[in-house]
Amino acid sequence: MKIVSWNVNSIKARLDHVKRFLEESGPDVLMIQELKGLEFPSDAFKNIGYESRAVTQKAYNGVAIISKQPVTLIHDKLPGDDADEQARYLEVELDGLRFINIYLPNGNPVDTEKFTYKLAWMERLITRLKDLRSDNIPFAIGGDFNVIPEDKDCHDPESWKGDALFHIESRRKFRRLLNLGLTDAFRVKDTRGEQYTFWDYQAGAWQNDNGIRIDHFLLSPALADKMKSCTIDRNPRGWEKPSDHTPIIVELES
DNA sequence: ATGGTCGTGTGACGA
Repeated sequence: MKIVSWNVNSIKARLDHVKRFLEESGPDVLMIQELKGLEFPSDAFKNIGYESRAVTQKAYNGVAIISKQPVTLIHDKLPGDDADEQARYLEVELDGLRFINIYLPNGNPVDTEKFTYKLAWMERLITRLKDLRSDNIPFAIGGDFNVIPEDKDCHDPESWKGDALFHIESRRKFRRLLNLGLTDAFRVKDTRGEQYTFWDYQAGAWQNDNGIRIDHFLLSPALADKMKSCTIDRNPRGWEKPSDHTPIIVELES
C-alpha cells in the first residue's frame, strides 16, 4: 500500500500536477494540503478512479484525502477547540486503517498570536494522538508539519534561527509527538541530512538546493513495523509552475 | 542589508 503526502499550494493552480502524479505514481492514498479555496474538484479525481474527501475554507489552508478505497470520515477538525475554524485537519478510516492529514500552522512571526496558535495547535495534536495510542488504534499521520526537526534537515541552521519552523518550542513539541511512540518514517529509512521536501520560490532556493524537510509521515508502532520504504520524490518540484513542496511517499506491506 | 516569488481574489495577506 502506497501512501503519499504533498502540499500542493492551491488545488486550482495544481490540478493538472496532482492528476499527473496520480497517473504516473498510482498511490493508494494521497493526502494534499493548502487547497486554498472553497471549491474542491472531486469529479476530476472520480473520473480517474479516486474517491476524495476535503475540508476547505475560502482562500486559505484546506486539506483533502484522495483514495482508491472508500473513505469514512472520523474528524474534520482537530478536537480541543470548538472556536477554531481553520481547515487544517482530516482524520478518516480507510481499508480498516486510520489516516490523518494535517496542515500544521506556520507560526511566523514568532512574536505574534500566530506562534501561540501554532504551539496550542500542536498541544491539541499531541492530545489527540495520545488518545489514539491509548485506544491502541494504529494510524499514519502525514502532512505539512511546518517543523524542521533537526539541524541536518536544513541547509544552514544559523539562517533559520528565530523562525517558527525551527524554533526550539516547535521542535520540542514535535519531539513529544515522537515520544508517543511514533516513528518519523523518512528519518529511520534515510539518515542522510539535507533531504528536503520544500524549497522556497525565492532567491533560487530550488536551483541551489537550499530547502528544508518539513513534510513528514509519523507512524504508530504497528504501521512502523509494516513500513517497507519512505522516500521523497523530487520530480514534481521540477515541473513547470510547481508547488514549492514535493511529495513524500510511504510504502506499507500488503 | 534588502528584496527576491507565488496564490487568492482583486487589496492585502500568508507562506
